[in-house]
Amino acid sequence: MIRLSRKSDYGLVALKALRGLEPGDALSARELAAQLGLPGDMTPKVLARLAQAGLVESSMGKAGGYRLARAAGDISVAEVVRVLDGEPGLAPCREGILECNRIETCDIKHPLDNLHQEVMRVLQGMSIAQL
Amino acid sequence: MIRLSRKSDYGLVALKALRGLEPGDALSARELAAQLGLPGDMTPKVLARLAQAGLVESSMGKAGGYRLARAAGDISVAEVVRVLDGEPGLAPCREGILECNRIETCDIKHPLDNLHQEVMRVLQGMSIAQL
DNA sequence: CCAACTGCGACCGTTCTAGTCCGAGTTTAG
DNA sequence: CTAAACTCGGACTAGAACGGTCGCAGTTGG
Ligand code: SF4
Ligand code: SF4
Repeated sequence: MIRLSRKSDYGLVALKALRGLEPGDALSARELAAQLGLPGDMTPKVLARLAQAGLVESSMGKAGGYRLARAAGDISVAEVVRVLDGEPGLAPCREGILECNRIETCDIKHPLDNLHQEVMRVLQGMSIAQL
Repeated sequence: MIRLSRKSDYGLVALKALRGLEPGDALSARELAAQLGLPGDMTPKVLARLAQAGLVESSMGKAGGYRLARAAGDISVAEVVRVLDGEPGLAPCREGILECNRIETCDIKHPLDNLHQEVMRVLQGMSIAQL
């Protein structure tokens, strides 16, 4: 349960690889995948999503690729996870999708939310720079 | 991803219900399920596993049931989660089961382990008593 | 003996995840 | 202008994890 998805994991690896890069330069997803040993067709997806969220910048075209949109120290693990896995909350009854007949009288949800905030604070405390 | 399984959730609810109980008294799983609105056949399983791990005591036989084995303040959320979900670690490559071709040269595993420890410390900080 | 429990494992349907594939749009090089 | 090397987005499939149910054996108290 308390485990990163593969996507988040790969995202972190990719971001780390991206962080030592001349400004203006870019790395293609394919290149990254080969260099990091990630599944070839997974990397573009992850990167695209990160680009969508504004964590990395992308340039299209022949010599295109990705580069960090911000300083490595400004991108927290929490943010990456939120983008790639979503942030549903610690309790199973997330976003009202997962139903629970206890949801009306539940006395456990609030404490769990508090815990969740603390956990996120921990994840927020670590940035790509110090991976 | 950063989400409790249903099992852990139910476990916490059950433990909370169990905590205000006369010493020597016991609550049957069925009774708990009815009282808490949990799926009927799920509760015995969760309780049994908690008993196995020594978090609750069980008494068999006709007037049997479960009661806390320790003070509510001595049972942490982390422990419950570990018993019911296992504690694989934050990184996907858990227990050597999930393979990853990067595992030899991975420079991200250690930082993730550190993060994981911090997260567990947070979960350790909350007990059943203060759910 | 009988009734009410725990304990344990097998079982199945559903959901989530990992990974692959393909078509469309974009930019640069020649 | 054309072709190559990219990104982008969605659709799709196989597999694993999860939630929940069932049934039976063992135990205890009346
Ligand atoms: S028991 Fe409470 S916390 Fe758990 S899923 Fe139901 S409402 Fe949410
Ligand atoms: S990339 Fe590193 S942390 Fe992630 S699964 Fe592979 S070895 Fe583990």
